[in-house]
Amino acid sequence: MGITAVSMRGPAMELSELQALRRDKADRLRESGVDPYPTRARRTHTAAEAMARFHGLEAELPPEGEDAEAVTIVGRLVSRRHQGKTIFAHLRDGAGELQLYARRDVLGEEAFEGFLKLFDLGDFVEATGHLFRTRMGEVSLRATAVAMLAKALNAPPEKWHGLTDTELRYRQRYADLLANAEVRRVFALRSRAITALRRFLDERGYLEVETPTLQPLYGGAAARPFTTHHNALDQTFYLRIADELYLKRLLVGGFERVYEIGKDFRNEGIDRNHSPEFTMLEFYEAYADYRSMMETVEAMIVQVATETLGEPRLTWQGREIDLSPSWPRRTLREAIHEACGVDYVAHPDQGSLLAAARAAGADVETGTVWPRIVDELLKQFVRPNLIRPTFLVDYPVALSPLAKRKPDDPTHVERFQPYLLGGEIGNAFTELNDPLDQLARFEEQQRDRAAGDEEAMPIDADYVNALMYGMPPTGGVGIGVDRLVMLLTDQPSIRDVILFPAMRNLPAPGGDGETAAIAAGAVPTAAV
RNA sequence: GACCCCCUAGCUCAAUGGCAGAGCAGUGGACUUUUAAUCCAACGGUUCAGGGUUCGAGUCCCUGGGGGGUCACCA
Repeated sequence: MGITAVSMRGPAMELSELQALRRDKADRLRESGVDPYPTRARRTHTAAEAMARFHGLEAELPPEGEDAEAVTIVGRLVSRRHQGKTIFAHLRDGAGELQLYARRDVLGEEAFEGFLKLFDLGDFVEATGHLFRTRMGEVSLRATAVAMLAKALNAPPEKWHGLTDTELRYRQRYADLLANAEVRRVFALRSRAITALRRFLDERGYLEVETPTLQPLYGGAAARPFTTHHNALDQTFYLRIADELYLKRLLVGGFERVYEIGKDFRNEGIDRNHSPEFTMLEFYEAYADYRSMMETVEAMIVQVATETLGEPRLTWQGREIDLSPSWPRRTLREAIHEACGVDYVAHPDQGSLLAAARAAGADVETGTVWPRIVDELLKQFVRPNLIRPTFLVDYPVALSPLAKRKPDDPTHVERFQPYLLGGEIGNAFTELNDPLDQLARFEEQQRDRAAGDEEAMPIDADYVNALMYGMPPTGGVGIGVDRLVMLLTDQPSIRDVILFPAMRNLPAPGGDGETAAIAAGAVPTAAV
């Protein structure tokens, strides 16, 4: 679509008809000595504060009286209704809206005409006046002065339907946010949820730390990484796929409770539940194990839901669930057996398990390795039915190279995953702290890797070395923050809880993709 | 990566293969308590791009682009 690179110093940029009209209005303001982009505003009250002030004052006022003292509010002009010698309009600031009532005889002819002719929907405006209540009952500001704070050249999206085009909403999130209050609510709630996660861990004595995003070796999960290159070091780096191995090094160092909230990156497909960069919370606690960590996770989810939604329950896509403890604990083996009749322990080899899985109706490809078949059984038969919060516990060792074996069953590890509404929101285990067992597990991964499993973990010798200094018995948890936020905000896609989801570059006419990315602020359908 | 669906005015949407339209926004006008204000008038188009079929294509076919969905992949 009609996009060209934008340059402030280059040839005049082409504005659309509507944009040019608004630019002309800005020029007319300048000609009359008014800066359409002044440096400062003089706000005395937010919309909400003004509203509260009037409510506190109203009892003292005569009927239809107005506040004797002037207030100044600021905000975006979001509606305007002109009626002869009066104008009604709304200013919206960060937290609320307030109606303006402008009268030609109060504002003065010049200011009134200016407000009508030179101000547009979307402009940032400052208004001074006295608060009163209209006949229709709305607290409003009888304006004695209005001033331009920032002229908008783009018209805001349609007032009734907002911005609904999915692509435009993601590419121009700023327009989505300014047009759709629900979207602002989602991201405000996301922020509060993350604050609640931090508070929960801080209250329990966890130390928030930061570990490398650029890593010389990736690990801690089974995933393909993004690869990059550091020029000065002339060395390959990977964007981290997990925080895990660095956080556990900190337990070796003597910290007993650490956590990190940050971005992980995985070079894989994009869908409703997967984004190439996503926010992960990982926390580790010395002298804890996966059982105590289950209790911690329950308490954490309840606290976050209560702080963000007001109660330990949520509704997602029409289904309501109660988050109150205690959530059922079911072994993976039982859950699979109950769901499809296959006991994977009775089928310890690939061929036998494959046959059993297919007999149960599973769709599994012929070459699938044993642990992956178990995973398929989980996905196809168990997961869709885990609506109420549930912990699946005790996974086969082959699925979990960083988790500690069960003392009474070395074929399984002490691991759990919390499931909610048919999706997994985390992963946790009693951490493997035996350096030689860890090395053996890495070597096993290496064999898988050699056999063509691109997602098998590489051997991290430095991590094994760290474990050789001794790591206390430890419980560790990873929570997919975006997925948790999806549930809390009732959003169907991970893109709806990520402000700027990854998108393919728009094609650049006569240029390359980079140019299009730089000019992507342009309205796709307008030549800018 | 495969399949399905979508792409029309700044935005939200119409248009049996037969003159590209409406609402909102914007422009001009009427209107001194409106709130999806109302009324009058004029304006606004590379129908994603390119090719093809046809007397005639927004519509049918092909190729490409972007997006969404399903699947595949996916601690």
